[in-house]
This record gives sequence, structure tokens and C-alpha cells, in this order.
Amino acid sequence: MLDLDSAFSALADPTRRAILARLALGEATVMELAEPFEMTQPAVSRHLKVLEGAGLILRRVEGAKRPCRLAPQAITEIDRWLDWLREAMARNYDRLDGVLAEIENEEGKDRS
Amino acid sequence: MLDLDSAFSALADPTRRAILARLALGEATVMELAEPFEMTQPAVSRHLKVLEGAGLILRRVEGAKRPCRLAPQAITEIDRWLDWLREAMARNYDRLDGVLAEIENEEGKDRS
DNA sequence: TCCGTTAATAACATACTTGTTATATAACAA
DNA sequence: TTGTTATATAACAAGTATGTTATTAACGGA
Repeated sequence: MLDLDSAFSALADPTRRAILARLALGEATVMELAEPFEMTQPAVSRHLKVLEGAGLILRRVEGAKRPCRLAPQAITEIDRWLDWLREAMARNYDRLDGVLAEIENEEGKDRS
Repeated sequence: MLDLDSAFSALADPTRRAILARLALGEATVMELAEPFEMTQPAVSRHLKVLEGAGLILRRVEGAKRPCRLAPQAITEIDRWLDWLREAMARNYDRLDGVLAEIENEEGKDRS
């Protein structure tokens, strides 16, 4: 099961998003994933641990290597929360259409 | 402009997601948002600052109050990244269909 | 003007994150 | 067996997050 706290938290780091982007192209080992970053192997290993803990990647053992790949359904589950939020928002927007449009006009002059 | 680091980071906190969920139902003031939480007002104020900094909410001034509401487009922009990732994944999955299916069989026996 | 309400900020404690280096473990190859 | 490769873990430092209390500022009403 994927929990949103650790999933969003994992996605908050640019290195981890880059790792996911790389994995979207296919499996890769730790060293392969570490190579493009100016970062030591232990640091990458820990990012992978975070991603695995968040349910975003899966790993297998292949000799001394531990190839990683994306856990496709995780992304779907994150989307579910965003979808829900977006829909609640849309319903509310429909309902308050005029009010919000009016507020929209005041925008910008009161940003802190 | 919304940056993914701060957006995902903002979403990683359950209090902040609850605040967004509340705001999906319509505007609310700081006190209204703070009420359901066992947390002081300054703590909630800071969560709101994080959400605003991430571009997820907008605020206006209404006398002593500062009603908050969702910034609808922020969610959309987050989706864009997820969509991109999902599509890269899907393309790759199509390509490596057989290989991944085989890997799938080994799943579970090598989780650390 | 004086008071109560709404909200922000400052100062602080605690805990988490993320990187480093050094070291350990496991598999492979010679 | 011995060295090399692939990866994990431990210990530590520095920076960041998140909550608290105390205080301040701004507005609206009596």
C-alpha cells in the first residue's frame, strides 16, 4: 500500500524525480542510476531506499546487482488523490462561479 | 510559476493536504482552517505560508481576515509531470512487455 | 479611544533529511 | 582463495521542518 505522505515526500526531491524519469525508460542498477549525478553511491542508495519505501519503485536481486524499476500502480494511486481534489474543486467552482470570478479581479493587489 | 520541489513537498504533509481538502469546498479563513486541528494558530499560519509559497493556494485581505482558496491551476501543473512520467512508463512497458512480465514472476521473493 | 478578534512573526526546541566518509557484505572472476 | 565489483549500512555534520509560546500589528465595534 502506498501512503501519500511518503509518496509526495519522495517526489519532492529533484534527484529522486530524475531517478524515476530514468527508470521510466527501463530498469537500471544502482551504479547506472548514480552515474549522472554528482553524488556518491551511498547517497543514491538512500534515495532508492526512500523511493522503495514510498512504494514508487520495486527491486530485484540479480547476482551482486539490484536492478530497480518503477512500480506503475503507485503513480496511479497518487493521481487518485489529485483527481479527488480536483473534482471537489471543480464542483465547488461550478457552484460559486460568479463569486470566484469577482474575487479573481482583486487578485495580485493583496499578495504578501 | 509552480515548482515541483515545493509543490510535492507541500503535499507531503497530511495537515496541509487536509487544509487543501477543506479549501476544495470553498474559501476559509485561517481560524476556520485551524479549528479542526489540534494545533496552534501560528502552526497553521505557517502551513498556509508553505502552501502559498508552493503556489497551491491564493489569499486575499478582507479586513482583519485573510481568506484562503485553492489555486486551481497548480494541481493541473503537478499532473503534467505525473502524466509525462506515466506516459514514458507506458511507452517503455509496451516495448518491454514480455521482459517485464517475466520479472513480475520473481516479485516478492527478493524484497529486502 | 479602547477592546476583542484575526493573523503574522520571532525565538526556540526537537526531529528529520541528506550528504559525506569509512566500512561491511555478497557475488563474480581469475 | 584473492581481488574486484556492486551495494548497503553506520556514524556524523549541516541544513531544513515543524511545533511551541510570547509578542506584535491591523482591523472593527462599543
